[in-house]
Amino acid sequence: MSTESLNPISYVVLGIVSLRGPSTSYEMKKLAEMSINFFWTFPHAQLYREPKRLVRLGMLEEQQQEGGRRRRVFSITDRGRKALSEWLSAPGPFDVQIHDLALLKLFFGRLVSTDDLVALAREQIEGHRRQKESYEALLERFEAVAELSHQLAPLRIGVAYEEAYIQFWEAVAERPSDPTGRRKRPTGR
Amino acid sequence: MSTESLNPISYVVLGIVSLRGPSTSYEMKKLAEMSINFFWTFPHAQLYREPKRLVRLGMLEEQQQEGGRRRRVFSITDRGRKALSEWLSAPGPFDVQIHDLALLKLFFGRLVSTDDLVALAREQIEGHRRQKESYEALLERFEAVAELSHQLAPLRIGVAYEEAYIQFWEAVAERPSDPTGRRKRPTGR
DNA sequence: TCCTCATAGTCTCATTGATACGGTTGCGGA
DNA sequence: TCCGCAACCGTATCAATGAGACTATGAGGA
Repeated sequence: MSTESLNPISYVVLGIVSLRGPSTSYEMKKLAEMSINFFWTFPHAQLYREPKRLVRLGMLEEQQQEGGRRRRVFSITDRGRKALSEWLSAPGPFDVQIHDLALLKLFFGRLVSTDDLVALAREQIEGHRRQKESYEALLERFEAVAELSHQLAPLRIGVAYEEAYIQFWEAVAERPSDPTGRRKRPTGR
Repeated sequence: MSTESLNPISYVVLGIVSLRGPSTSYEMKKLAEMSINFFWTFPHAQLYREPKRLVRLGMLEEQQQEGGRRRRVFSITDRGRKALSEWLSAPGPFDVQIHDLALLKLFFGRLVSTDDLVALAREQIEGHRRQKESYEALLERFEAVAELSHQLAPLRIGVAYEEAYIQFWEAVAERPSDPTGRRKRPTGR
């Protein structure tokens, strides 16, 4: 009756509050934008809707600040902590979902001109490069802080797959008509 | 008035019909499951809802089969072809969205036991390995077919990032308490 | 004739996505 | 002291979506 209705956003909220301590939605949002959103996207309004729900479910407590903006500060309850840690320990179904419009376009590549494909590839190279750089910047900035070790870990894989993406799109840019890339040297295992 | 209301699913449908020729929703579904869904997920019901809309918009035409199940077969119109090719050629915003619950759990790794992290990592390794193998199987099966070159391309990057993921989770499994992996030998460029 | 399995398609409803909008606060300038 | 403006911060809205249970159809076997 309590556990069943928790979804990923619930755990995002519980997790953030658990890591940071009592937090406002806006604080959660700022944290999410520079970390969680890289591998788990959602509209920021969720961080205003969900905490209210969690209060109803007894997972969070809310205190309204006295002066100023009368912000709502949420803190986690024992019940919330329990739900979070159960979820964290439970085996989840394996499922990584990706939404990449550029790959969709490439998939339909037979229907477009070579030039368009090259342009697409260049855009993607640019984008992935920027993305990679932003991950690296964050890593550099925080790698000294030992407690952040787990928070930073996703950035590592981020860098790795941005690199894979860049290589991939470079190959497409080079041989747009046969992007499957039957390369001279095999990819190698 | 016509173009504005098209969304990614619209292009999935238009693209499939354009590639395959006249198709039923079920045929689209089968194709999507073994290709498009790897990098663009959506519930299969979309492939029944969306074609109807596209008919209303004049992008598809529908013929009902005479006998048997009276399936609806959709074919693309000139207008649909035009909309599709415009979209394919237009520069899109750069945005790749990922939803990976396992990374979310890892992000909150400070809150869980080392054992749990190792278990998580092992699950992920398993899953990504299977995923990688299924991509490779498809590649092998179809790589001889030249016209499929573009359709197969996304599988290439698929294999590459599954490999990156596997390596990543292996590192986590080895040093769960410091998954940022300040390795002996740097990842190397 | 009936059963069963794979195929094929529909339905529904709470939840979400996307984003525009509305207040608040603090700061610089006059 | 007051104004105006730009960042902050939070809310509201509503069609679209997600998820998956449910229904229907047909072919082949017993």
